[in-house]
Amino acid sequence: MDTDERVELATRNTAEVVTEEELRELFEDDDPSVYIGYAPTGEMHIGHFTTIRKLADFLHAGMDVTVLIADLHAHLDDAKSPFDLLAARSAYYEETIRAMVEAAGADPEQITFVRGRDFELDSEYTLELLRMTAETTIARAQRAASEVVRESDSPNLGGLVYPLMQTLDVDALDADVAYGGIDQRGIYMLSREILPEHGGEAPTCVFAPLLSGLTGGKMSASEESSKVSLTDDPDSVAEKIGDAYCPMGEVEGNGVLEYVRYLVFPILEERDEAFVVERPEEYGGNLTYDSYGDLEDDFVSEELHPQDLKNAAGEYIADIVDPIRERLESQPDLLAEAYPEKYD
RNA sequence: CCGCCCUUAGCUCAGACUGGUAGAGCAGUCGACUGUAGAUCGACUUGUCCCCCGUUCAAAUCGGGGAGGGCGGACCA
Repeated sequence: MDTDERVELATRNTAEVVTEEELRELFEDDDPSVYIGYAPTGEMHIGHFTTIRKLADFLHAGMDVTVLIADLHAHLDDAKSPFDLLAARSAYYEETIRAMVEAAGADPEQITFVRGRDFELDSEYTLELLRMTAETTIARAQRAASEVVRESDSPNLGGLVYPLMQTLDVDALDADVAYGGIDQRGIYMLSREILPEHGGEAPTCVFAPLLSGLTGGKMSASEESSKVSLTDDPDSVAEKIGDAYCPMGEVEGNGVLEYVRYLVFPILEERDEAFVVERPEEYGGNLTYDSYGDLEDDFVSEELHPQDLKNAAGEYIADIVDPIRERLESQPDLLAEAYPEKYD
């Protein structure tokens, strides 16, 4: 695979790359390393899935992929995860991520999994962190983390240390590329700015788009109807997609279309399958799409009606999510121990 | 260590001074209209009023105690 192809693979379906020139150089030099961190807080959902799906692209592009289970971050961010549950939630996240990687058609064994506390408590790391706290203003740290850390009238210190630790993680994990949702942009721009002053190198950044909520607006992790959960059975998936905000011909803020674009098509492509819309004869009969672009064109021209799109999308999404749900159901302790208040 | 403020529906809060077993907005649910959803109409639902004790015929409301959260002061050899 030549550099152009590798760069194309690594950058497709992203919200932003900082910078593509840097990425190209990395590919020309060697096999770059990339990492993404997940703080094990609430239950994982389809939004996580799209970022994880992309790990398959990185692997195919020959990159070294590391997934950080950022356990300490999960507590630092307004104690989103109680300290006592960090281990259980980390175990649940790792297993679920492995299942998603597999569902995306890649091999989880090719990915290195790391826990935050495995290295974030090392004395060198801690020492550098303390230096950073002395050299970073509260306002700067707050601004960097504002899209990630929970907002509050009386913020805790943890939320300020959070972006600094994430910056040090890049270096500790020896990552050339920092990958994450576009909400992480503020933090990694801080990293690019200060990491060189603290013994590291400015990371190249790849950002995934954040999916719109199914009810319109931003996806809310706490609002069930705004997202598909990994524990949703096919009926629930169909119902949520059916109830989704999906104006005819409109692409902007259309969660259904985004799911199809960022999750369904890449996976179908991996399986070498086409996207088939079953449509009643009275509306023109079935439609087949080999690429998302063709589907979007038909949707914009209103050749493809939202109801027909929803029917098809619901089935494909349910089909993709199903093996993950089954895997979680086969290990009930995972969820029960991670979220005891919900699954007693 | 001291003082002050806050805690009421899923969320933001009103009600407390002048006791009579609770309200608004948003959210949610259900219909109508659309070949989806949304928007728009129409209808509807929602509560250990933080906990305990006391006063009272009657306590979200008054008194005492406690818990959690916030703010400030004091101490600074």
